[in-house]
Amino acid sequence: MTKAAPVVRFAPSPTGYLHIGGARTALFNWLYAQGRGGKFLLRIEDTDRERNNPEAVAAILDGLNWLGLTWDGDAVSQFARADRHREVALDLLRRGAAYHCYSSPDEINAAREAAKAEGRPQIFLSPWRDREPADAPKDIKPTVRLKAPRDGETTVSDHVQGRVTFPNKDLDDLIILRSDGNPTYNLAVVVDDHDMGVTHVVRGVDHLTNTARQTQIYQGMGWDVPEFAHVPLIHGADGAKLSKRHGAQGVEDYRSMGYLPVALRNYLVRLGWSHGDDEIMSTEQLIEWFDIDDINKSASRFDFKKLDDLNGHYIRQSTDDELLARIKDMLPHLDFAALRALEIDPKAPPRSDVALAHEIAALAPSIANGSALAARFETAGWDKVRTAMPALKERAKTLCELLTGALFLVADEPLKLDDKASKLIDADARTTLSALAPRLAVADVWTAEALEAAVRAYSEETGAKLGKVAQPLRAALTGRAVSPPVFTVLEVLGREKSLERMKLCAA
RNA sequence: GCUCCCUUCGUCUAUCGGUUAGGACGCGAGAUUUUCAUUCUUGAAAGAGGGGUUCGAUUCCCCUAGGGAGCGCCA
Repeated sequence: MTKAAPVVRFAPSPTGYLHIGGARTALFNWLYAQGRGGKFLLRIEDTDRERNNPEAVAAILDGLNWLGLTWDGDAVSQFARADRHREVALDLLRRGAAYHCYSSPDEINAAREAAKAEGRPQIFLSPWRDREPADAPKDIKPTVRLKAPRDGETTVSDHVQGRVTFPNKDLDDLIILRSDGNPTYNLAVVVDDHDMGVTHVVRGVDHLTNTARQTQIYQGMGWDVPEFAHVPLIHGADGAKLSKRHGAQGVEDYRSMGYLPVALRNYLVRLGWSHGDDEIMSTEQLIEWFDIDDINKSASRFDFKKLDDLNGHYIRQSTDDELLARIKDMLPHLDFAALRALEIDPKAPPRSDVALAHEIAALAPSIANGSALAARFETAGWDKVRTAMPALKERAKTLCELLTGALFLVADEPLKLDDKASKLIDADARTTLSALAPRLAVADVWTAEALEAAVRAYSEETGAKLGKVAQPLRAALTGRAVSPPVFTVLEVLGREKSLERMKLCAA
């Protein structure tokens, strides 16, 4: 007998960006569904109307699409289903599984404060749970509370956490309908998951206690409880919960920094899950191997160095055309002035998009944003970037580093040399450049091979070490002491620009 | 404070009670090299502490310590 295909869902609230932790949760859900021929649904938890706005929702859909996590059907708006949620609340009331509560927020807060002061659990026991409806004040709009069991315990059977048991006395009667008649999150989630036919709820552990309470709603309605998998949280490098202080929180930040979706997926899936010693896994392998039963319980720290390594690997694996397409795709998202203005914690890892922005300020200050940079490359010729790509991609961890490496192609002249490059251009170097320029100028063909032969011939004739010739040349051509191989630089820069930059430095 | 969860190299992790505790990132050394990188070789690096159970515990149980999450008419 085969198990029915699972239905999972990702249910973010519209915060304005797809949180990196949420992205991993979505990835786990997606992989689980993909591996079992199931469905991956998307629901936007937008019942809080103050927070709800279309752009915030769009940002999340955008992030998921970029990561390649496609969902089945249309995204469901939780808010749009409020009538159905109210209907269930009323049903619960009729069944005697819920009751009207006339306690005011002030009363509730006071009771909580008192409990805190006395060191008791901060739960609120409504006095209206057992009172006659006839006693109800006419002038107060009540909330509807779930009549949760007071005795015994509620157990959550979880694929990650195991069996977790909560004493019912520690779970208060949660409000399912606000006094304004609107449903609350916990009710909405249960009703939606039930109505959408969700079989497996895979979400962050921060929802574990909610699950206990939600279980009571399922029980109140006589509905089947779905399977659960509460995945551990992702922390920053310092072990604290990921926050703004850590820098990048949303997946769009990772896109901006030049990470590849495939690399980010490979990195994220290894946080809390593994398959033996495997590190680099194809999407097909992940789909085949992933299982919620293999997820670990402990939280993990985000490590940019490892992400960088994976991204570098996938960049090297990518074809030159793919990388070109990725670059063109990401450029419109970059605003260099904004990146330069970004305040980043000195302890946070450096961002390659910010580094690129600063490099641009040094080499081509007239370029303001990604579109302007794209236009420059367009003028210089994307084919040149393509030609340089094999050399570029083997020394880049991110697409931004790829761009930084290609920047010499569009730098403003005269080139501003950085400190290390300046030091390379001493009197000897000037002599070398003046002597070398005419010999390159007469090269039959302007290719890396021909130019290398010419430079090697020069160094042999003069007895100068190749490095003594190549380094000043590199500095003159790129303004930097490190770059792709100089002969490649010469080739893609072209005869005219190369000779001009050599001349400017030799002078 | 109350409830629940976690704890193997710096980090991510492997280990179905018996291993020289493995891999990856990072770090160190070396080789290749026009710089940087790539690639290859190689080194250092871990079972939080204390009790049990057992012939034998990283693995099972308890306690302590440390960390995390939750405790809204937010989601």
